Amino acid sequence: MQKKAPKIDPSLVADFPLFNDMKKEDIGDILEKGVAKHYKKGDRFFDQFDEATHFFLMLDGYLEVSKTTEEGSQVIMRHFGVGELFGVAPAIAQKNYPATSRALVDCVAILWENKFWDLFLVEHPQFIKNAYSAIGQRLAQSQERIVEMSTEQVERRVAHAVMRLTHQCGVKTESGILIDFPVSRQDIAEMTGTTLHTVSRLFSAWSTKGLMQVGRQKIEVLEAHKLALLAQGH
Amino acid sequence: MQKKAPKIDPSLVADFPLFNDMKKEDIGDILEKGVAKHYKKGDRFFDQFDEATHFFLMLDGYLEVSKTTEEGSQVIMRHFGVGELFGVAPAIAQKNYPATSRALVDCVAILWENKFWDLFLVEHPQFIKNAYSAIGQRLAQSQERIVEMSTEQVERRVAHAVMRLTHQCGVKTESGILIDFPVSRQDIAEMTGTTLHTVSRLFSAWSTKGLMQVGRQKIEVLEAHKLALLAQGH
DNA sequence: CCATTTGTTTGATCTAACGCAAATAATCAG
DNA sequence: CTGATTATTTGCGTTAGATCAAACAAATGG
Repeated sequence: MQKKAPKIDPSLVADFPLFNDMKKEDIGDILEKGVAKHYKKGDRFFDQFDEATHFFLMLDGYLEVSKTTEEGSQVIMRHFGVGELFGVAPAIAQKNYPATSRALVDCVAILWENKFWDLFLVEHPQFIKNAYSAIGQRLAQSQERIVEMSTEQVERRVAHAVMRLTHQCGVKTESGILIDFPVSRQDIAEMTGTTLHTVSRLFSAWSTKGLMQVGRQKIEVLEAHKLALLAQGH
Repeated sequence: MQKKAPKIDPSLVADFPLFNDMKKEDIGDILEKGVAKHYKKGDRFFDQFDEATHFFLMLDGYLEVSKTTEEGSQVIMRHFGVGELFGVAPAIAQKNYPATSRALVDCVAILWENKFWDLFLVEHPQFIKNAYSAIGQRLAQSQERIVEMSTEQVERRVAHAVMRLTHQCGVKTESGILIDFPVSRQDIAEMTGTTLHTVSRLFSAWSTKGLMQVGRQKIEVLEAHKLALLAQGH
């Protein structure tokens, strides 16, 4: 399921925002303390309620973080891609992971044991600062999403979700922007608090308008500008 | 609008979770760097989009933090009471406040200039740790609320919101738990993504069931246990 | 005290979106 | 290649909750 990867070269990660304003040697020191692992598509990095023992940095691939309610509904909280820190429970004094994280494609990630957070706090404060900056952005995004859920109706929310996916996980093609991993209608529903049926209907409509091109677990946005207008409520 | 308050005695705040595991002298040093101010009911501590220049600690009173959308809808993000740190944009590298904070009753708060965050990081790391722990809980709560908005229908969400209010800002009376500041039906609607009409209908129903006693901007929960059951979906 | 403003209640529609159902299409496993 | 599984589409009836409307009640301010 997981095997060690060769040592990571600092220059491969130096341009991640997480390592902003840091010297190569500091980056190297941090990388040395972690362990790189491969994860196959579908593997879980950690499960909701697991004791939080590590924090992670994605080197290659995409993952989704989701929460499951007592009644069994799943809500996809967000996606992470290359260069992003995740599973940062130790950074905010949470004993357990609040959600499950799952590899959407084959991935490579570095994991550090919790104790290194406190060490880096002393030895590499810039790293910690960069990390908290990212965490702050996530808090802000969470709150934006609460506003969205409170005030916008389904079509706008779905448009927003697709836009976010294109920004975070999109690759340019000749015709538009393609989401780089399989996304089902159900997934989109779980990102927006609606049903797969409603998503399917919206996608059909947008598809006939030429706004996007959809397939089985495939989304390609053709006219991002028009989608943005929808997200803004036009 | 605001005037300086007398110097704060460390022993008054030592039992705030924010000062856990800290020596009196460290607490005193931190308090000295801040300025205590009075705020009248309705005063704003800061406005959405303002440049974030200070962070705050509530010494007495309650405040609400709310966001306004481009279309003019308001969403109440959360409430803060005595002992809670708020306006922590500097802690998470946010240049501007993402929301507006408003005093719900006459308040006393300490404010520190941004620069002291970095100073405390070095001189009082335990304070910073405690603060990030609180911020982490808020991130977790935000995400819980997203799940709630995605999966629960209005009655449960409103029940949750009222429960949260009783926990955060409730005072015991002979008959039950009273929310300690004026809350309108509209306020509850803005906390749950619904309309004041729906909240009014729910409150009427719950009131006749003897679950709560309501008045103009007044909520008193009589049977917290039954409300909790509603919040859990029964 | 009266006039005005602000908050609340409740009834009567209306509709966005859900839930159900059934058909179709793509993928997978043997 | 074939049957089973999983994802998607689309139609149709239902409903939770919004919207509209009007009356009422409490607070406020001159």
